[in-house]
Amino acid sequence: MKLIKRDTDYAVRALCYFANQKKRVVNSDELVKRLKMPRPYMRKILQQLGRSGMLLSVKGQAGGFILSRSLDHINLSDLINLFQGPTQLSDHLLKKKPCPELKNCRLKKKLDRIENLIVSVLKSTKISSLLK
Amino acid sequence: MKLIKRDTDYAVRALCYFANQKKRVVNSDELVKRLKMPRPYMRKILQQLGRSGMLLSVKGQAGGFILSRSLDHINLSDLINLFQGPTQLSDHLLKKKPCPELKNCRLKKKLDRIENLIVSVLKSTKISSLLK
DNA sequence: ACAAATGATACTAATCAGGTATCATTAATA
DNA sequence: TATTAATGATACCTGATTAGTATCATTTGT
Ligand code: FES
Ligand code: FES
Repeated sequence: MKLIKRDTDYAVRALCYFANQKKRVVNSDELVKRLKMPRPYMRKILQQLGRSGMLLSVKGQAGGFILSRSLDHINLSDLINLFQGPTQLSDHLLKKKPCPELKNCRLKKKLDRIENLIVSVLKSTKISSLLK
Repeated sequence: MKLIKRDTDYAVRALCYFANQKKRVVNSDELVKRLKMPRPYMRKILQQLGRSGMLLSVKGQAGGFILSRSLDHINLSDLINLFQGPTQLSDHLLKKKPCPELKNCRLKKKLDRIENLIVSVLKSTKISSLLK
């Protein structure tokens, strides 16, 4: 089972590329060529990073994207949340319905604690620490 | 995104039920009634637990399953491995092919370290600690 | 012999991941 | 100001994975 999906993975690599280009505006074509990713998919990812505020987009000819903040301020959990939704260790369902005892289920509570531990590992991993 | 799929989740609950029944042989009908899970699905899960050696199956009339070892000796990572395959933070692919620089990619190395951390959290969580 | 259990395995349905395609909008530039 | 080269928004498609079913053979207590 994968914890990080393709889009999150690509996003990490893209952000690292931006960081290495300093404040230069980089367009999606360049990224796609350098990182060898499928163009429309990468575009979608960049748009999401833009909407989320991690990238700043420059429209029109000669446009592209720039990092809008230091990678010190973005962590793995942020990206996972953006692309994969909130990390849930277990939803603890029964036949698609929430289990009736959910409120006071000790098992669920325990699993939630473990989940918090894992999320805190992901939160403490700044993207800047992944740079070359 | 869920880290624990339905089958793993059900398996945990089933194992806990067995543990509370001590050394009694419990059949799948009883489990299904108590835990309110879909019968054929639960049967499949029990069979997998049987094959893996965590449960001991008793065939024939009046048959069923018993725990074959203490829940102290089964951890969350074991179950995740059994039902969901090995935990991989990221496969770090490019268009379905392994990225050529994979061998000496610092990003991949970093992600692997984080993965080990998470797996060690899961490994250190004994199923016995999830009992009521 | 029969009933009541598991074993093995093939099949199906629903959901999600990964990606495409299209058209509108924006802005530099010739 | 018309063209061109970029992004914005969004709908669609396809394959893989998850979740669950169905069937039949085998084992064993009564
Ligand atoms: S088993 Fe029902 S909420 Fe945990
Ligand atoms: S980016 Fe290619 S192996 Fe990491």
